[in-house]
Amino acid sequence: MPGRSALGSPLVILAARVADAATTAFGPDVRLPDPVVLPARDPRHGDLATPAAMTAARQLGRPPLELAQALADALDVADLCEPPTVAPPGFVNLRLRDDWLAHRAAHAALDSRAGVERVGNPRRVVVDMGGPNMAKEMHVGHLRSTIIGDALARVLAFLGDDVTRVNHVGDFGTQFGMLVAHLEESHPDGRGHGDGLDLGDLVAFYREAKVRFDTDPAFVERSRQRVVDLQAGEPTAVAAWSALLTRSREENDEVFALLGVEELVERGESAYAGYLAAVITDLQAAGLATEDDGALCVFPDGFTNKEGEPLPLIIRKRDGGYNYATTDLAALRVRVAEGARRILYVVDVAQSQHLEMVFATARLAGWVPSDVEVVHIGFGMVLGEDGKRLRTRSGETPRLRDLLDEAIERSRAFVVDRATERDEPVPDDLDRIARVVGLGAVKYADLSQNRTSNYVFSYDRMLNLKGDTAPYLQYAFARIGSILREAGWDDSKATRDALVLLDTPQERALALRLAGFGDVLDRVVEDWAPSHLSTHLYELSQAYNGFYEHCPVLRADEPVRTSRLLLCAATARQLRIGLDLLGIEVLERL
RNA sequence: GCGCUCGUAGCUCAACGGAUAGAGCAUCUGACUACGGAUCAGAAGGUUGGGGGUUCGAAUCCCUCCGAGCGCGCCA
Repeated sequence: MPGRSALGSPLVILAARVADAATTAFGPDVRLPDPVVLPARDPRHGDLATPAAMTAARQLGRPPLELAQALADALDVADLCEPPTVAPPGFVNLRLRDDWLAHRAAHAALDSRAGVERVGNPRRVVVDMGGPNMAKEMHVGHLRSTIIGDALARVLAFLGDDVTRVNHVGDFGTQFGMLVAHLEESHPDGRGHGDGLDLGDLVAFYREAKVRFDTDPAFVERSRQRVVDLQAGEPTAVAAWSALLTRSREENDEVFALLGVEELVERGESAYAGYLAAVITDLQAAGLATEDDGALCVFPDGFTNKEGEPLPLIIRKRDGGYNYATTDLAALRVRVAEGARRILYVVDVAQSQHLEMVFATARLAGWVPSDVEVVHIGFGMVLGEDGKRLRTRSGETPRLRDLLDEAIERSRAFVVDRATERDEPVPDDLDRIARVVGLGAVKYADLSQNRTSNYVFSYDRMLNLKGDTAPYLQYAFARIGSILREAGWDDSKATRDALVLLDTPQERALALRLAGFGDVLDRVVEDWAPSHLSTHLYELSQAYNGFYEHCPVLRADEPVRTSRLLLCAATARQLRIGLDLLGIEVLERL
């Protein structure tokens, strides 16, 4: 399927041209591969290639090479490609014309969106970035949902969609009864007026409550009662609960701010409390809910348990309480009703079966029309360097805040050491550099990895500052900035007839990378994989560094000098935009 | 037991059924009187866990075996 956004991008243009030519050369009934045009892996084969003739050969029972020649003959691409060539066993290879690439590069340098256009019809998108449990601190498990969700939200928004990031916090479950009861009994003065309540360490407070819950049956009973009260809206329970949330929110907001997540709407479980009863009664009315062992269940097709029996999605517990399935169903229903056309659940892959069952049930109930896309964006665990679940030395799940702080500290130490080694002063904005490099490294290490696999968290690797890391990209950006400053470059002064010359292989390779940006963004959305973008930015930086080594800019004579400055400006812009889409900042100087 | 994800260079990972399986780290060779060496140029490193199958073409799809992680009724 051709991309929808990158109107000026080679893959989109050429896919349409190849499809046209295939109709001429093969007839209208031949099914083509998807995608029909691919970037060539080996430069000797050109820039792009289509295997369409080989696919057609099987369907038509004719020799692939002959069909490839017919396809090449029918291809109308003279405006952007050299004449197509045919290669065994049946590829048609394409090489973009230098003047076309040069034109694209100049456009990329001068256009504020780096040459990428918006989609025609913005869709309303909800990105559910999971959500911390409001009774506990954010831990390493929240890192991936937050930054993957944020990156996808940024890309969709850049392509023109109307995106809402939702923080689906855990704020209404059973344990809040426990916390409310414990709060009331340990801080009787705070009861009913939550503001200004000092709970100290929230984690310690949670632990105290948990200990009582595990050892004191009377406390368990009071806790249960307080959940019921809370969910029924009893004022003193709500007040105590609200005080707890306020305290927790302060801490979480600091982490979200540190991670640069903006426009995050907190809409947790409690927000759907008013819809839970209707979820139950409507599923009952539709004949989808069955009572089993005292609990109310839905049995969507295709899910079985250990014994091979149908697996239930429990929507009302034996004690009459609702659970997360009920809440998730209500949330999905509300989101669709509010106009969401695409709903992304960025939740760890362990929840896969639960979410699939929720989605299936909502479809059965008719709450999700077929044109609304509901997708689970699962991700793997964060592992330590021993290959096991990441733990602190004392064996606990690391706090996200501590993890980020350590990355910042390590990059600060690097900057200081480097300055000392070179006998240079420590930069004035050391704090800012440390933060941008440290957080960028953490995010990039995560986002550049396959989303669905577990990944190994290693400060040493992500902060290595060489190779495929955020610092490498940030360094490339800073070096470009240095040249542009020296040249007194100003984007607004460059004129529309600015000319880019591609006289060396390095300049051409750079222009080719620049032209691929829109295609890459399409792939990010197609696969929900930010790693495609990180790969592109890395390859762009490599291409730039190759250019930097071989092509003097400031010492070149006109018109080469201006041409190379344009390539620098285009690269800088695309790096800045691309990294921003990954939620990573750049600095003019490092 | 069933389900999901996965197994690729010493390590960490890419590869949208396409051409000689690519990067980075680490290792080894080179390049600073240069626009920032946090760089670049190059070398070496592989039976893609094993075995079958489908295909013009398989790391990728199917079957099977081995191994790992995560799930699998009232926590969220």
